[in-house]
Amino acid sequence: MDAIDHILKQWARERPDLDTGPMGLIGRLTRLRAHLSREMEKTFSRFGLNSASFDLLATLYRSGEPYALQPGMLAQTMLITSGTMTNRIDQLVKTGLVERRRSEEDRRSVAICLTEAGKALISEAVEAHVATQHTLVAGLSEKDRDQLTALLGTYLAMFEADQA
Amino acid sequence: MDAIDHILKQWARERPDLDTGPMGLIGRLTRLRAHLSREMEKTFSRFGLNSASFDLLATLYRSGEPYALQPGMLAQTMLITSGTMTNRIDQLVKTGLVERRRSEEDRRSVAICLTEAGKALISEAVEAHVATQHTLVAGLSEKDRDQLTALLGTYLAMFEADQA
DNA sequence: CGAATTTATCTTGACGTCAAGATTTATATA
DNA sequence: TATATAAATCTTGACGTCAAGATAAATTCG
Repeated sequence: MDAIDHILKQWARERPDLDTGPMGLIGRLTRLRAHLSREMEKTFSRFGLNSASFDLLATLYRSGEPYALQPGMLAQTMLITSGTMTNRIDQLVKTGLVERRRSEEDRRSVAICLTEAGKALISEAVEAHVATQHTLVAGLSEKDRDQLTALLGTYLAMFEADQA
Repeated sequence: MDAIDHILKQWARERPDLDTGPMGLIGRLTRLRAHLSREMEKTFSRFGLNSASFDLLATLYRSGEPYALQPGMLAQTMLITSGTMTNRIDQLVKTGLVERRRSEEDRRSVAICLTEAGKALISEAVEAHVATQHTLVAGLSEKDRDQLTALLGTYLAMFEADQA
């Protein structure tokens, strides 16, 4: 019995005409994400980061040498606006974890690069983050975990075709 | 092939020591929620609402007569802080969709009540929202939908025991 | 009864995000 | 070549959220 069960019961009483099947799915997904995010933020804050700054550093890190990507490309893969991206970069530049390098070929363009400090920090933070994620799924059986991952993949693919 | 597949491949190349199984699950869930929320916000904005104000009005509405609950109770069920709750209420009071009624028995306490206008609006908005949710899950087979809902329920229950 | 604690709500200040638009540079078209 | 269009990034102002603390009323208990 979770909070969504309670909500669906209320709807059934007040508005029995509504088919709340989809709400059961989407509601649980939304609420689960809130719980998971809250826990993961704790790990990030141990490294002086939040999910936004962690995500940016991690994206640069996993892109491999030379650990440099453009703001526009980053914003697109992170599903955020360009203004938000500028702000995120500003914060990380202030703390010395990334730096901006203007491009020579296209002078509109900028490369965001991990500094040595940034690389060292994110390398550690990622390990802690992966450990946290392990504990967060530990309550599920391996079978449930695999099934859930597969179903979420099927669903997500409907919103994100061809992002290979 | 979704965006998470791409991310996991990068991690496998850069940090093959990390077990990213849980990341596949949590990453897809997080990203899916972002897509779903973005779509649902469109419906809310048609009624001059956002997900926050919709959620508050809907919570009052589905609680049934007399469509009145206390801020603290609302904040708890919505997983938000009391300060955020105050702000949300302020907005809805300004637009005349809810009103504050001080309690007679406990003068620290306030009841947040749907106005007639608020009830009329949320009644309509809920119908549109349910319709949107239907289209958002329409791509999944009924079997997948049921399985996914059940698995999310199992998982969510680990964070929300005994909220009947 | 009276002091300490708890409860319910609101206030403040900082922060992250977005939409819309500004700026600068590159590219396409006539 | 000149003009228009497109692309990449940044700026601005508004908004929602949170953490921490303030305020006020109720409750506990010595």
